[in-house]
Amino acid sequence: MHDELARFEAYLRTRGLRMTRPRETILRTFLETEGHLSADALLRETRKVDPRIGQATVFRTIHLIAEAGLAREACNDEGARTYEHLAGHPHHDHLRCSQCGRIIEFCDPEIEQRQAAIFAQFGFEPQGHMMELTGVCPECRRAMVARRSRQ
Amino acid sequence: MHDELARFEAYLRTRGLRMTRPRETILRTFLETEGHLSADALLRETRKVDPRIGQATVFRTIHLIAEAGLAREACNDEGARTYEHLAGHPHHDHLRCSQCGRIIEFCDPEIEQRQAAIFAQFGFEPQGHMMELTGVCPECRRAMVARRSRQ
DNA sequence: CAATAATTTGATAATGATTCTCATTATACG
DNA sequence: CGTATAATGAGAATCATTATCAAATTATTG
Repeated sequence: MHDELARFEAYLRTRGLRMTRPRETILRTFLETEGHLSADALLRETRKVDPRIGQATVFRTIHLIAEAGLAREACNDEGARTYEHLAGHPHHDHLRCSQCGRIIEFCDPEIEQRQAAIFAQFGFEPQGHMMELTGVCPECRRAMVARRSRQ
Repeated sequence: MHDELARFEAYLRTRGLRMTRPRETILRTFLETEGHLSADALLRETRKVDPRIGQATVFRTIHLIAEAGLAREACNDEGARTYEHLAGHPHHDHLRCSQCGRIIEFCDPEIEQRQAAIFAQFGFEPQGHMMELTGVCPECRRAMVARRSRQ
């Protein structure tokens, strides 16, 4: 936690920016969440701590947090951006159910290894990656079968 | 091409919908594009063929095309959805340069195999997947080094 | 082919997420 | 302190996307 705050402050400094109270509040709040969070959800959470914080500031700050490498950006079904902090889990991929939307996180060393090989093959300097497998989870498969047989 | 048109029409029929002239124009135009296309870009292309086609129709239609399994949906940096048709290339993954934005497509059989294993491990019925590696391409790396040494 | 029912269309308005503007406030630093 | 600079919050503006609705198109049926 302190580690992340320090890293964020360091990043801000490299860009001539300042660590302020709202930024700290937003980052602390963000770090306490789990999973994938829209900017709007983060705004609501942050306002529980300090209701004066503005929407624009949350958007600006979560963007900075992502730039600093403390969060990963993604996109939910509704086309809104979501953020997930990387504290604690250095890396993982996603397995998403297209029916109920739940997300299982996993990490596969073999895949990681192949990815590194691909970066090398094309002469890229690696920065990150995201992988999302989409399918139907066991519960929803059962539900679908049940519904079909009822008809 | 005809194959895709037929598949789309078949899909529409299963949903009680109709293959119309605008839908056909949009799908044909879409199939002629390459790479990742926003709905807005598709609108512009389509209007070169038939300027009367409305924006709403393009949004509605590209959505249907994706549902029919003929296109894959993604998200660009600006948060807009993009579409890529699957005719010809049944599947591939992306290697994107964070500096210049260009995208290299690749396919790694070993990764595909591991993905199948992961679906099985969690009891998911596979539907699809997307993987995007982000890094800096060789050209941009050179450009960055050059810039740094000039300073 | 005419009549009817259903779906689709395009224009426009509405929405929702994100970004911009700007006057005010907070922060850093000599 | 005092000055310069950056950050803030409120609200306006923008952008992609969706909803609304009357008019047009398409399918179906007699």
